[in-house]
Amino acid sequence: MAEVPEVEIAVRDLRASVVGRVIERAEVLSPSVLRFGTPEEFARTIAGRRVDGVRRRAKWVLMALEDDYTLAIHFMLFGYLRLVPDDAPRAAHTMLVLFLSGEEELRLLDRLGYARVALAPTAELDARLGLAALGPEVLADDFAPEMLEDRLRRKRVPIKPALLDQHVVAGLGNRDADESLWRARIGPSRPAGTLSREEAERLTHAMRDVLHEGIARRGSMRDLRGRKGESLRHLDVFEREGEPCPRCGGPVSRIRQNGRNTFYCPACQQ
DNA sequence: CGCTACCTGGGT
DNA sequence: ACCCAGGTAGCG
Repeated sequence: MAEVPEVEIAVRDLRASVVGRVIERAEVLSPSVLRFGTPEEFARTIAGRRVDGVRRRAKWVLMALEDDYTLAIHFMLFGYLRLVPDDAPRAAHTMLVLFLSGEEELRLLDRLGYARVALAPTAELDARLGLAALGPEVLADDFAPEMLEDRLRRKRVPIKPALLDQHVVAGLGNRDADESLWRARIGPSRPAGTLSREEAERLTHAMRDVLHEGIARRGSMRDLRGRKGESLRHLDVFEREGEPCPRCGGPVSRIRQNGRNTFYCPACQQ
């Protein structure tokens, strides 16, 4: 499943293997993959455009195309991309196929069908996806504890759901939020605005470390070429209910927050 | 702000 | 035969 490390891996791999190539044509197999517009319009607009660059904003993959168009891709829970020879057999849950120069296809797959793409002139796309309203990137070079404190100030919602809101800070998913709070020794139910300066510093470092380590391990999913990442083997609390906390040995707990699982150590996270 | 819908397949 | 899923938009 896709959190920021997995999205970042996809971005880096695309940058290495797709930039400079031309999207010759597209086939929309599942019209619901389009955030807006029709399959015909999508196919017509994208055909013949060269890929100029690839970047990430929150959990969006943003592919800059020729003439100031951008293709945005969101994996949601289960979506992923594969770059394959154009004669490779097609999986049933393939939602979108981009035919690239060089007899390869970039395919977007998702067994749940939640993944989404959007194609528009870059300025228009930013507005339609509300990219400007997203919070600062946790992985940005200049992200700092004061920025985190500023974004959480006066919020009374529990810190965990606050961290998941990409409009507060952009970069954490459910797994990485749990792992970050565990490392920073902060309880997931703490009202967001009550973190001390020192806690904001610990949390900032924890978030950045968790994301960097996830990327270094190439995420938890298979990548563009189908190679497996190894992140799942290095989790301290996520999906480890009842197992000993690696720091204090007490059992890891699970609670529900806004309908989502939270894993944490009640003994050493305050 | 919290809840639900979105939807399929893998786990129990 | 049930759940349940690492995300988000949209609703009340």
